[in-house]
Amino acid sequence: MLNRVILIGRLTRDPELRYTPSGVAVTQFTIAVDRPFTSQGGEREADFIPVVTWRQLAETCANYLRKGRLTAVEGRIQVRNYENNEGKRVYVTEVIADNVRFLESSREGGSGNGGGAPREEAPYSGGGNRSTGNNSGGYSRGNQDPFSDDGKPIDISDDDLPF
Amino acid sequence: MLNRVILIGRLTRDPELRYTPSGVAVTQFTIAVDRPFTSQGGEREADFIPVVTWRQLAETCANYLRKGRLTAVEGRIQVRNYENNEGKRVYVTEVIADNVRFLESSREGGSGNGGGAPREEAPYSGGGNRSTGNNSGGYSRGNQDPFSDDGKPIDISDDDLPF
Amino acid sequence: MLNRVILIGRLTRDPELRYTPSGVAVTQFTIAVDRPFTSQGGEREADFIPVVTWRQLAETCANYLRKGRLTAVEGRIQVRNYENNEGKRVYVTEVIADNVRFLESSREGGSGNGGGAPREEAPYSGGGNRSTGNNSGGYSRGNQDPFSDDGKPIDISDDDLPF
Amino acid sequence: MLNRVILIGRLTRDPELRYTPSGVAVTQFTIAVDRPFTSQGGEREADFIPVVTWRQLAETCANYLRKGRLTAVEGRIQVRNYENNEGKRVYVTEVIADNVRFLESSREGGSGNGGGAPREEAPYSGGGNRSTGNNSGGYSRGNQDPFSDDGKPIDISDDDLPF
DNA sequence: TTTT
DNA sequence: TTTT
Repeated sequence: MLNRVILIGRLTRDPELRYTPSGVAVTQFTIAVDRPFTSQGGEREADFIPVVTWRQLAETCANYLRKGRLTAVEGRIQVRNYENNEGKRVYVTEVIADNVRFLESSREGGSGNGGGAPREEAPYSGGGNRSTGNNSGGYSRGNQDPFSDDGKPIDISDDDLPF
Repeated sequence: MLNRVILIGRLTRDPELRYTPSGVAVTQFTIAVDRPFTSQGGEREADFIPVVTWRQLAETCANYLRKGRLTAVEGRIQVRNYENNEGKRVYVTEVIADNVRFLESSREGGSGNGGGAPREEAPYSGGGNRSTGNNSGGYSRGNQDPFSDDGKPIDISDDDLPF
Repeated sequence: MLNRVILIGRLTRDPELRYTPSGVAVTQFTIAVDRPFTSQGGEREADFIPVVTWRQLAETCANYLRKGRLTAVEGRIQVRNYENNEGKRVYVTEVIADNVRFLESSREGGSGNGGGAPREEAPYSGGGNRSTGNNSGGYSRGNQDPFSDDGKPIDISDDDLPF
Repeated sequence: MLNRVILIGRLTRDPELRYTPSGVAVTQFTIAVDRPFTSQGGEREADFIPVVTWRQLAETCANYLRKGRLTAVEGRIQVRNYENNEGKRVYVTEVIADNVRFLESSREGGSGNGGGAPREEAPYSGGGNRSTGNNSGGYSRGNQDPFSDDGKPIDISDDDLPF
């Protein structure tokens, strides 16, 4: 009935821009948010939270965000689930963002990632997302996960868009 | 660096109260939060979001919350991970709540679950949590999951407490 | 750069619906939000926070909200200022809401205000708003306050709309 | 019943640290938060939102925040009121912060305010707050306003502390 | 495994 | 001017 999340943290990698078959942009990235306390061993800990953006916001994020950049994200928690190739139901929790603020310009900060001007075309960043196995699924219930296991966009229609 | 979540929804079941070996109370429940739009098929959808509370708040939740009750939850997103018994890393996302508001008193609303006065002793609710297999783990990195696979509290020290 | 507010409380009066000259609906109400602690004298205290909604949401609020109803409000803080008739600058802080949830249906709760079905036409609720003096102003800087001192809508154009 | 605010913006001045008679630290500053749209004239607009912090957080803010610094603030809206010297009731809305994040270190950004290392002793910054007249009041109802009209801390007890 |  |  009400579902609001606000996060401030740093990108763990460059964002990944894809397109649905009908041409809608969708970008995924993970932000590391430091916890407000240290573990019993005295180490700083962080939560690594997956974020998804759609449409215009997806393209802006792909153009301006880079690994290590401090970023504010506003959105809602979404929990989707799919059956994996072993017939087991897998739950995936993501933040569907509707507002992203770039708290560091390309000039400053960051994690030594050269960086500089925004890239005009977000190049394909290759495989390596969190899921495993050769299945895909994940959309049996109208949810949004643009990422198949081989790193190619999977089949989603515009009707899957969250707003 | 900043991690804030606010949810309003309904409990999908009665909450489960457990205690850590050192006697700290911890309560888990899931709230169903209706999405602000319907799916392409016109059906209402919801996200089912797991919530964890600790200490005094855990006991208050166990005493006053019941299945179906409208509830506001404030907290932070926590992502923990553990290796399951097949050697695969499993990610679990929960909201660690520090503020819970009961938006329906025991008198009104609810889902016809008898209910009424708060129970004085939260009875043990037994098995059936989300994890599978006979392992346990989940705490290799100082994270908080009080629930083992056989429904018994697992070994956590007070140092695991989030605040 | 980011400005987000979430409140849960009760209406102190029925909401007031007005229209701008160009016909845009705008509704104002105040919600009382209990503080999480008591004063030194042991009394419960509350903050009384003015809320403004626009367009479709304004009409829905006017139709379904009533004095005493428990309500969740999501929006942003807006601070506008104007020069009053004594030449003094007055600051007004309001929450401009973009999401309002009715946590009590007309059936239950409420403050014994008869109530029941939503009114089809929100009747004119007359004077008595917060400002004083016979001036009006308040819009010298493109801000939104639809309420003049004599209880009549003042001159705002569609361009004043916040979204 | 629930009252949560999250803001990201820049300080309009250096923060002002004061102490209550019993020695509790309290710091006030204003942050400018750009609106998500431009006015009809195409100008960027901002809301100027007063923030109050207490105790340890007050001292940290006084030591590390400076004019122009990008800052995240988490807290609750508080509306207090007092009778001014003309016998008129004045309403003051502030954000009582319980979490402040410094999004720019002393090295980078800022508004050319020399700056650098945190000051060890927050010097008295003198008069010039928003209130006017020679009265004071403002605390008849157990509210927290550490600022009297002549810029000196006024009489508040520890009991006025919000948490 | 899901709530109204 | 304030709600339960």
